Amino acid sequence: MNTKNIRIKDIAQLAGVSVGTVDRVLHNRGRVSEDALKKVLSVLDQIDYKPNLIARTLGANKTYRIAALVPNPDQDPYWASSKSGISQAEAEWLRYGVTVQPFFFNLYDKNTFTEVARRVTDSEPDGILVAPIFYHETLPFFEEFRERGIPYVLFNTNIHEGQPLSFIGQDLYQSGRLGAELMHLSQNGQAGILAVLHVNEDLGNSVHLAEKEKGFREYFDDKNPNAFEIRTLNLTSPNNPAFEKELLELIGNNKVRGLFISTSKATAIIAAFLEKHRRTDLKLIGYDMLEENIFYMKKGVIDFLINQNPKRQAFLGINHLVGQLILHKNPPANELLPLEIISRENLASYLSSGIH
Amino acid sequence: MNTKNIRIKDIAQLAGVSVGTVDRVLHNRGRVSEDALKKVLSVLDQIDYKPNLIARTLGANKTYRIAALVPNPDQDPYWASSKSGISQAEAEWLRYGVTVQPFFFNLYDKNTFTEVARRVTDSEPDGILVAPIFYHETLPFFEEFRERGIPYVLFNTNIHEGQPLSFIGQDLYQSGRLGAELMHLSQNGQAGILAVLHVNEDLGNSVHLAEKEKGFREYFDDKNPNAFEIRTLNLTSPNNPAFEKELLELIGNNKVRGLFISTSKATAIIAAFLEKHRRTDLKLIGYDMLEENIFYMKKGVIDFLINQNPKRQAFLGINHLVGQLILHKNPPANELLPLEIISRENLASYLSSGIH
DNA sequence: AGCTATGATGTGTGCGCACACAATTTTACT
DNA sequence: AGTAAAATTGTGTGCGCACACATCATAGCT
Repeated sequence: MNTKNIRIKDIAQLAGVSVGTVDRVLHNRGRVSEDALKKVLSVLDQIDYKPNLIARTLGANKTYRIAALVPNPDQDPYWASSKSGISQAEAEWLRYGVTVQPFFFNLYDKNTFTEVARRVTDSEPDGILVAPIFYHETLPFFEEFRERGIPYVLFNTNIHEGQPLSFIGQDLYQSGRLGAELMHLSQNGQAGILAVLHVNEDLGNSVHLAEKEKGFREYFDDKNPNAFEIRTLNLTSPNNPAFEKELLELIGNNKVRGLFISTSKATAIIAAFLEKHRRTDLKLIGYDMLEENIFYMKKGVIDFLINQNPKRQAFLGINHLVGQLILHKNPPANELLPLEIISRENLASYLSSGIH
Repeated sequence: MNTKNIRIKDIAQLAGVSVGTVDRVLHNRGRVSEDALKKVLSVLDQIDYKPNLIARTLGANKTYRIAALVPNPDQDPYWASSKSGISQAEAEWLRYGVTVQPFFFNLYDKNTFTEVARRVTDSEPDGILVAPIFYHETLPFFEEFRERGIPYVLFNTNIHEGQPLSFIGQDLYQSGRLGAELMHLSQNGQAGILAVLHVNEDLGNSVHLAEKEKGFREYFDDKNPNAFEIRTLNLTSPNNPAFEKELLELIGNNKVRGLFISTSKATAIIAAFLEKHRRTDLKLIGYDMLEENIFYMKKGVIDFLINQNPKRQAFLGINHLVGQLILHKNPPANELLPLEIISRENLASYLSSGIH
């Protein structure tokens, strides 16, 4: 029934030494005679010893501290969602002695990132989860993490030179293409102008949004090179008067048929704007099931949402770190989550199902 | 060290009894005075006791046998997918001493179900996962399971009178509505005839497909009562000459614009048929990411697939049983999975991501 | 030789739980 | 009241590992 697993005790017996000696060999903490070492190694060589992880964690009773280096959840509901995934993972692992300490940086201020990342390093955690939204600022820290031997996992934004234990996110280029497909489908075969909107983003330092736009554009290049004109609008913060002006100018053009919004928060902002100006005829495709976005989808302002699953991304990130720390299990180097399409008719089914 | 987890020992101390008594209460194996019971329960009521799974499985060294009563995977790739979810769950729990024994019945023969279900009961498993696709035949077995105190979980098809530990599936009415929404969207604003196709199904004994159809029809009733005519075709097996004849008659009508297929296997069959007759202009919406369906989607024959996630359904079913057996954790009575939309542009993202 | 550093090796304990069994109290009955 | 039986309650043990500590052997020194 149960394949009798080889225990340390068995190895000791086979080698003719005590469990203590085997233990010292296994963890190579020295203090073993050459003679004994040889005997134990030869046994280990012949059999495939797999330590019982259950027993190991029970006995160890060690606590692991994981640091989560993420944007301030109060600044953006997307990151609030992310945060809740972290909390959920922590709750799940708490009884195994895992704690997660969040370190928040300002989403709009690179300097706070550097400062907070410094604090993370100083806190000497056993593992780190990072949302590396500032490309240049993160690189030196990754190097430091590696030097210190602290495993780190990235999510949301990938940094290929980062060499993390694992990355969790989505294929952003394909995400843009998907947005384009949905937009195309919503156009009822008519041609016109489509706009890609970025709100309050420093496109220079955040490559990921450019990827989405590229996907969006290339879809139409592939399908229908001439029927649609794609415009990009790089909007400032909605507080800025230029924001409303530029937007009004855009939707004033009666050839404009649809808007593709590159982030979740911006989706809500644009939805509110369109409703205010009674332009729900324009097709609106954006990101994520934020409360506001759900509201506007139900109202018919938003046509499709692409779910980036921020909660799940963070959840999996913590899980992978815990798996590495406790079970010594290597997570996949790249975990790309499915690009989920949310429409009016399947919205409820997503809302009612949890994170699993 | 910071978060002191509550142990049985702690509960005993708080209640003023011994750990043995607490243990008896937790596993309600009686032999506890009313007085002691009350004390322990009141403590348990106040604190949230989460047993240490690690310690439990280490000590118990017990094995659990779960029986899976499911259709023969060789008869239908949908059920093969289901089976793979079962295997995956088993692999995950094997080291905790859980084994899953599959019992296959013939998808098209009620009698084999009864016979195999008999064998399941006789094998006296610790838990049972059932795909109850034959309504009338299953009911007496559920009663027997309950009498014997064996927990059982349903998936794919719900039987409300079944009183299972848990049901895992989807909202089929909403699934039909979603199919309708996608179909509507694909019609580019033009009117016409849309058909709902069932292939080789005994609709009398399988309520679930009628639910999908109802959803499909009601969507159009809500949206656009007059623009579309919805027809239903209840086809026999493709081997039957009537199959091709009826289908040819349908697509011969030049007002027919799209087909909605109620099952995954039928989706592949109809896709093959449409390709053969070069009618890929018709919009085709069906179910699930079977290999063939993926093939026809990439070719442009199938426009959308609604993912019922058979693998995940079975996976979760086993998980819930294990959770109940090992953790004594009650799963949700109804777990309705999201209705996932698969299109050409997000197909790859679903294929590359595993079951999680 | 007697003694101590020093290295090598073996033994013991706890982690939290489940379960067997021993100890104790209560009940039933003569 | 005395005793046996039954009901209740408490204690002990093992699961496999890691680590602390005790024991043992040997060499080096006075």
